[in-house]
Amino acid sequence: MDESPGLRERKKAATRLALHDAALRLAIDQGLDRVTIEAIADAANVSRRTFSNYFSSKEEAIFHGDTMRLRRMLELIREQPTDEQPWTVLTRAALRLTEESYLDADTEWLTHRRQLRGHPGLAAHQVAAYATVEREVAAELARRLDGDDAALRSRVLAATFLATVRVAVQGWIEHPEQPLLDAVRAALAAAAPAPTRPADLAADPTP
Amino acid sequence: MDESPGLRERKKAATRLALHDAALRLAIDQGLDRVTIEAIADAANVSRRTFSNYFSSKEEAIFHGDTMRLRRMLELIREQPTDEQPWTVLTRAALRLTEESYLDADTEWLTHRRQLRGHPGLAAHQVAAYATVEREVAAELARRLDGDDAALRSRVLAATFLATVRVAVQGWIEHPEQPLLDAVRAALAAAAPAPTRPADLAADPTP
DNA sequence: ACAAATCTTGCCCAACAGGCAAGTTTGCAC
DNA sequence: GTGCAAACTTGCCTGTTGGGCAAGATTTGT
Repeated sequence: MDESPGLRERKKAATRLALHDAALRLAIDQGLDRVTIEAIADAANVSRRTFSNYFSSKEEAIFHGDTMRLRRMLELIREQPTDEQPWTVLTRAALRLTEESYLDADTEWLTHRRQLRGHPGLAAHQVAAYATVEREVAAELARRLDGDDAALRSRVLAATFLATVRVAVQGWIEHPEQPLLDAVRAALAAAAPAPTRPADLAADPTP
Repeated sequence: MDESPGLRERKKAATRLALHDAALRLAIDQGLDRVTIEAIADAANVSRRTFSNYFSSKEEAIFHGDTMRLRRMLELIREQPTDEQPWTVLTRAALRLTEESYLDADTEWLTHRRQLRGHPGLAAHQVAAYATVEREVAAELARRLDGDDAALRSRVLAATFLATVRVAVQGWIEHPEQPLLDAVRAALAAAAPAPTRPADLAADPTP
């Protein structure tokens, strides 16, 4: 396993998390654009300049939680056996992540997220967070595929998979009556690609 | 058809395009972050303040072309017959768009795009452009689906479709030896969802 | 032709990104 | 433990940016 990360790294993670929490909390009860970076830094007991050393914008700080979860999902994908169907691998990783990271999501967190949603331009930064890991997921998938179109297929799989997870989570945030686990399962089932069948109906672009 | 848009609208479209072109050109041969909004506005013969009336950032100006093409694709989707399989509809719209909007892409434009790629944070704004139309595509699909999970499925379809098109275009920009039309066709075929089959292998999360 | 709606521009200011250098903290070898 | 190197924090500073506001120009509908 990896060694204990050392004091320095732990402190960095702590301030990063403190900034994230402060940003989230302040944005929730004042509205994102009425919160200055300085206020966030103050709430986390660091200087404004230090905030910039960690995040390049308020939005990045806000979505740091998502970023961490997505990194975790990448780990979970890497842990999966390499002799499985790619979509099965991805589905299991997503469900695992949901179990270990989202089930403890309290109602409070949900209402928070629902208040954040709606702010224009925030969704853009969320998809950006997903796009960041997309390359890495694709790289991991490429290691598991072969065939001449492996490069394309791995990138398509990574992109569609992450897009689907995003849709499932976003949908659940707005309609939390159904458990997230079921939402993720249903979404991934709906998006499961058909087993590779070279020329099918999509190959006819006429009318 | 719709009336001629009127002088005012035509002028607005013209300046918007001028700003877009200027932004693209300047960003290409100076590097995006060495170009100020003021320089772009100057090159388009408007004031810096007017730039802000049209775009809220350099990046938005840069991707205005993509935005226009995506809007056009939405139109193409709406024009498709309503009694077709959703993925067929989307595939045809994407191929049509490719034919009418990308085939005239000269080598110059390609090298330009390839130089822009690589700049960190630009990819984020590109996915944001795609995310903007995602809701509208989902809405159009929802009109064509029924069943209790139509809402979820339309959002999943829209998200995976746009993600796939994005991957195809990005891949083509870096490896233009294969025609874009083929890249799009191949990517969409690889991502085509399996015909709805409620409980399949994905329903078993145990390792 | 005239009034209403809309666009452009200049002016302004608070917020922001990020380079730089001095001071502080942590890691590591001895 | 002592000491040195690497890494981190902070304050300071400058150029850039977003967007409110109001005066003047342009387009539109009648």
